[in-house]
Amino acid sequence: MKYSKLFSKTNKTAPADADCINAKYLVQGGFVDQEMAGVYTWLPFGLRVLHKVENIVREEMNVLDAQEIFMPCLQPREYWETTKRWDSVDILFKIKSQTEKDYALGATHEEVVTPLAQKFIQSYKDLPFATYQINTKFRDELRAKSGVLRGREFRMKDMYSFHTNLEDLNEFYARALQSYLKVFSRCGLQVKAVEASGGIFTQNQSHEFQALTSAGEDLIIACEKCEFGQNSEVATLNEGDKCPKCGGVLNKVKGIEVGNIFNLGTKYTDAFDVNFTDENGEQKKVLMGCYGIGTSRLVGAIVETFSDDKGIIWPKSVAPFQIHLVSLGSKDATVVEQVNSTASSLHDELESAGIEVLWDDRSDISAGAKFADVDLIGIPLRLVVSEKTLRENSVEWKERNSAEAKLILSVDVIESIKSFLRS
RNA sequence: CGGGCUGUGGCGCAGUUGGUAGCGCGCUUCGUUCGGGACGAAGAGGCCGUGAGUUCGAAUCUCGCCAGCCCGACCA
Repeated sequence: MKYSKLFSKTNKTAPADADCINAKYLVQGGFVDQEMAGVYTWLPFGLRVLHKVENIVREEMNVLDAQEIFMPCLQPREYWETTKRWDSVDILFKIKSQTEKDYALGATHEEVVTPLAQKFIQSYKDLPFATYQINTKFRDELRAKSGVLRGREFRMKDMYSFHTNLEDLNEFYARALQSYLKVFSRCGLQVKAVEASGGIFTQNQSHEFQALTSAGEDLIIACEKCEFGQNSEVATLNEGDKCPKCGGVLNKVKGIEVGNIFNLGTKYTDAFDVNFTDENGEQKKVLMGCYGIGTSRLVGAIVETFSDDKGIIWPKSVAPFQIHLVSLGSKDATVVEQVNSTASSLHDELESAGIEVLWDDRSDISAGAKFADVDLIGIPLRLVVSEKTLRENSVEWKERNSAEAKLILSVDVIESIKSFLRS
């Protein structure tokens, strides 16, 4: 992609009202645009990152044999009355049609997925199964804040599993927990699965996934050695106590909640009366679990975790592009032509090799301005083609998380890139 | 929803005791530059958040409303 064709732009000055790193750099770098408090447009750069994160999530859910669907955000009041959540869930957006019918905007999808599953569950032979979607959620938060970390409209992957018995639910729950840890580690994050309260979802077992970063809002009592952790909301232990699992010291740390999983039991299948016929011909209640990952929040958590004073430093797995190619100008028109044709053929060669490249081909801007944009946007690898590199038959190579630049012979560039991207 | 701060070109800001709006960045054109946000010249762009009031006259004073942000309560 050529930078000069991009309609969205970076900004030299950070927004004045940014309260945290993700709000600052995502807006300044042209990843998102704020429409109102807690509501953002995802611009080309930002959407590429969001899609990468969501594809990682999608791949890992597919490994669990969960099947992707897409459910409506517009939901009838009756479903929410059935679960007695129409009045009790205060963050629910409620709207009226022209004919005065009441609807909810989906804050979560138990009210849709449970009656949906009912239509397909008759016998124990239809179970177990899991289904998920990646969709927009609406929550009427009293106070939206912290950039994309707490919005009123946000992206979320939500998965629901259906089982004949508790052992089976527990087994899937445990596998989902491991999948979640894999998703977060593929996004480059250090995440702990901590015991938590079920909130509006359930009184049963639940885990939160906390990305450990000083920018976090949640306080976690976490073992410094093993995976053990508890949300301080429900913690029975204190800082300095010994870990009940491994004996290590417990610390109080901050985290951003990027996911959660709940054992729902029969809460929703009771409400909608979802039964199956077992091997003995008896009617039994279906058991459910639900599993969420805030994908737009996850993007924010990644920015909070990986940045410096110049901008974002994306992990390779979620960067908007793999390569940021920069061509520099010269006073000599012939050199400019050579630089541009070299950069252009490198750009085409990379794209045809399936490597995502952003080429800053702008001719009316200084080298310094281009480099500042590279740092702000945070693509892992910068390549420069200029009069200098042309003389050496080389391309300059600089990684975003390193201060050093080196020259690579042009003939070796593609291979070097491929091995860099594999590492 | 309580308490506070702030609304002035795309972004960041200034605007004195009320007299009809300015700076930096960005943008356009021309020329010069060409490896860490270049320089000169000439331009374009604003119902000063919004409504009412006070006044000969309001960006400026008064009141209401709206929006953004912060603290709190609440929450993925």
